[in-house]
Amino acid sequence: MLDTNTNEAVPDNAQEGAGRERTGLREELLQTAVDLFATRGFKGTSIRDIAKTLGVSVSVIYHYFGNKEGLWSAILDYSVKGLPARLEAALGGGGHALERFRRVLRAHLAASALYQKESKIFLIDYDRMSAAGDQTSKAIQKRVLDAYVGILEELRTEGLVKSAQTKILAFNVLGVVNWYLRWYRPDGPLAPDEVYEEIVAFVLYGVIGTPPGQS
Amino acid sequence: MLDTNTNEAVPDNAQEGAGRERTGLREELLQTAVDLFATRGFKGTSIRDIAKTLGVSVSVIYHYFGNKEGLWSAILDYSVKGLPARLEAALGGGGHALERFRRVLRAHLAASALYQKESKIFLIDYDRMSAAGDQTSKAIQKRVLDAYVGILEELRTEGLVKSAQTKILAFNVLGVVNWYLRWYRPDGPLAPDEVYEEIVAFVLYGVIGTPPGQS
DNA sequence: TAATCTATCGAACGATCGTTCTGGTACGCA
DNA sequence: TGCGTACCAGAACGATCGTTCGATAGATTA
Repeated sequence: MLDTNTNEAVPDNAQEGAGRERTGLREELLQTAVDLFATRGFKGTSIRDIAKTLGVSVSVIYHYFGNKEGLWSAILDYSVKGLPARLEAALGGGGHALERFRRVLRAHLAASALYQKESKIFLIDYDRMSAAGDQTSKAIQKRVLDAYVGILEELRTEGLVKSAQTKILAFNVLGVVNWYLRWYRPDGPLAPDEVYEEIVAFVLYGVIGTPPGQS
Repeated sequence: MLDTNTNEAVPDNAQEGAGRERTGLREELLQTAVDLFATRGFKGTSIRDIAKTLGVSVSVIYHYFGNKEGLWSAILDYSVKGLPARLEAALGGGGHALERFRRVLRAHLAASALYQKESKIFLIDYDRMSAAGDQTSKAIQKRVLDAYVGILEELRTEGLVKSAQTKILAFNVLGVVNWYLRWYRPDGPLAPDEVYEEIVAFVLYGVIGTPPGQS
């Protein structure tokens, strides 16, 4: 009676044997988890929700990721974890400071668009995770901030940036970019590049400004 | 043994009888809930957490607010719900468009500072609530956005704003302001007004910009 | 004084949470 | 052919969740 039960329980992938590895189940789990986390939040999404959406057992998640934190960690690994390196890469290379600043900004926007949901979860839940993930997440946030502060300091020594509060400026830039991944819809009326240019222009003028004294 | 138990169980407000209303328990509950929601999130905070922090029973929360959603709704009532009206009030009144824009911005920043934690919870969890609260929250978000789009359109007809994408500009402004309440610490080195002016300058220059053609 | 109301407690209920355990099937390799 | 390992289902466990339910003590009212 056990084997008949096993055969009947297979929902729709009956063409494969029960013990056969499903094509990319791990990736399916990651994608499903990202979708649910992004809409309901990390705490608001249960392991069972994810498993049920894919029609698999909850054990699969523990098999692949150990526990719920491990699942979130795996999501971080392929997405947000690479962001600081991208920005620092864009920060290096040639060109004068303003050009490099523009390059960092564009790289940041591109990464945010590529991993939109993952970044959204990261920004919303990063300070509400338990100790382990929090450590990593805080470090990522800091490297990103430092990248912006660094280039803004450069721009300041060149006289392009007037304000001495480069950290506040960096926060403002982060606000614009991080808000972008909350309102941007890929199926919107504007092409991604048009949106990019609009945001880049806003940030550039905001950062550089013109000397005060004009009311 | 019941009455002795009652007397012993009172932690520090023993001068009042057990059935006497505690001084502002409702406000204490709201404040505690805000603190916990802001650090652990709505889903991450249990009714018991709030009650335990104040050393009271869970029933008092249900007595005052009905249920967990009601508690959140009460928080919204005294804080974020008034934001659209504040902005619209600042939008009215005299002065030319640029001055009114500056006034809206400052009102927005002041409100964000006044209800920092409440706004933070609102912005993080507003699209993860159940139906009732979601309706209200979405309406608030929309009115705030519309206020900014409206004044930006005005600025555009006056030629001060060059870009036709006023909605994206409004999103950018919202990003800066909403991010501000995530990084701002009242005990920081700068006075609130200094921070305000820094942010206002950034947004103003970002919105107005200078005509393109300069690399 | 008697009855009602308000504020609060502590226990309890059913649901759901993350996680573990047991077991069974199929593939790779000897 | 036999065996170890990877993969997966389903039941179960203890903890915790939001919520409900009497009971009680003081305040208010008639």
